[in-house]
Amino acid sequence: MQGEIKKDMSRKKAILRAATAFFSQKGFSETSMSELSKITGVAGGTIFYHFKNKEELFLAVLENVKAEIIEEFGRYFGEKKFENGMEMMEGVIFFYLYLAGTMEDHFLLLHRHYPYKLAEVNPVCRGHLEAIYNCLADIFEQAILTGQKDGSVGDVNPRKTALIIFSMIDGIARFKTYNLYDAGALYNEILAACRRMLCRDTPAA
Amino acid sequence: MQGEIKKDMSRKKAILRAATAFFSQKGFSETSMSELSKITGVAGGTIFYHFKNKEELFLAVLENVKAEIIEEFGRYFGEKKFENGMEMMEGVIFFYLYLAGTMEDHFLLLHRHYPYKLAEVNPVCRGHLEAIYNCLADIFEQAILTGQKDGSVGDVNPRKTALIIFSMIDGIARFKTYNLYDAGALYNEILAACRRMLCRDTPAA
DNA sequence: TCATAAACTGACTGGTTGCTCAGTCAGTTT
DNA sequence: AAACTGACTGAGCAACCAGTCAGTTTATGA
Repeated sequence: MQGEIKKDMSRKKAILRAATAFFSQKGFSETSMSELSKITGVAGGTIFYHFKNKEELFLAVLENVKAEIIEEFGRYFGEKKFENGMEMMEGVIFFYLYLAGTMEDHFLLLHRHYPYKLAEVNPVCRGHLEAIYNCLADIFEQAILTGQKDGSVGDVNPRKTALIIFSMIDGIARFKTYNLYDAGALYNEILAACRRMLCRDTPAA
Repeated sequence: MQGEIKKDMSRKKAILRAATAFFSQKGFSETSMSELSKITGVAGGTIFYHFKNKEELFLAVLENVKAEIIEEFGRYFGEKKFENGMEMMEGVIFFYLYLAGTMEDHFLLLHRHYPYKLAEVNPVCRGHLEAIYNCLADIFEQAILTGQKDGSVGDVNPRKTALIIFSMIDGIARFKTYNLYDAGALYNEILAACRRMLCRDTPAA
């Protein structure tokens, strides 16, 4: 039984993994199920045996993306400890840009249009997206709240400022994947800008 | 003759206008040429008489988007005068978010994936995108440079900081179109964050 | 050993796609 | 009036699409 599950899982997971890459890199409608079956070495009907249609396959991919992103952030902030809120914010920014590089497909999918369009009519899809964005926004907010307690962050609206910084970092990550300009070259400037934005008061000159 | 040209132009422009809306709202591959011909009340072949294929039609749309965005910014900054660089930056941010609302289709198109994917293999497409982004980044940079001359903006790297603020504003505009959260509710906080980011020094407490 | 179920197959279907092309026709030039 | 032009038409085409299903293989539990 364990063996069977494993074999089942390996097929199903192979399809899921290939679908993640395809949906991310080519988009939903440009991804063809027959191409997907060809690349996974599986008959056309097998995909429809595991996932009842293309949209359900997409939702399964999105659910997996959600789980892995949230898990990665959970692991990082479970291990890592920070001196104060401002340092935590720097850690969040670093890790976000780092993940956008290592889990490129996951973030590419979130930078596409299809998930948000589907979310308008599909509550499951909307749920996944909200879970991801709430998790991320919460982390940014947590850094600000921590900083306000320990004095490293000034008096700003925590939630709104978190959303603004999140937009900024996500925008940078998005531009990077489009090769418009490089996030790496801006990294130090980003941290400096954030520090100025959040610091209690700016050092003179 | 004038009449005939006018008739030609109205058809071609009708196709272009409909294509802009479709490519923006539905994406490239979800937009069908036959649907486009139906909505413009034109025979299927007519579109291919004016534009040799779907990709060329898209490029014509993008060129038009480029021209209109650059024109709008040119008009605004041709008329409006600012007290200093910081005020100009606030004007840029206001106008960007305002345009993203009134010219929704144009910005929606730029928030899609297809243009950037096409740009990788099509120099004409790449040229249009670079023209748009250079124009926008230049305006943000100009505000910073002006502010540094008149003393309203502190000592930051002008180009890099311009790109960071641009990413931030564009990210906000993008999230707004996805209905993830509202840019309007963040507007005051955005301006405050920018002021803190750029100010020579922060007033105490 | 065998019955049952689960996993898998690939030919098939009805529908859509971007695009072509032979031909129509109003208007202009010769 | 003959010759020509260029905008426009719509039937038609090959390629491809998501999804189905009758049938085969494989694994499991008794």
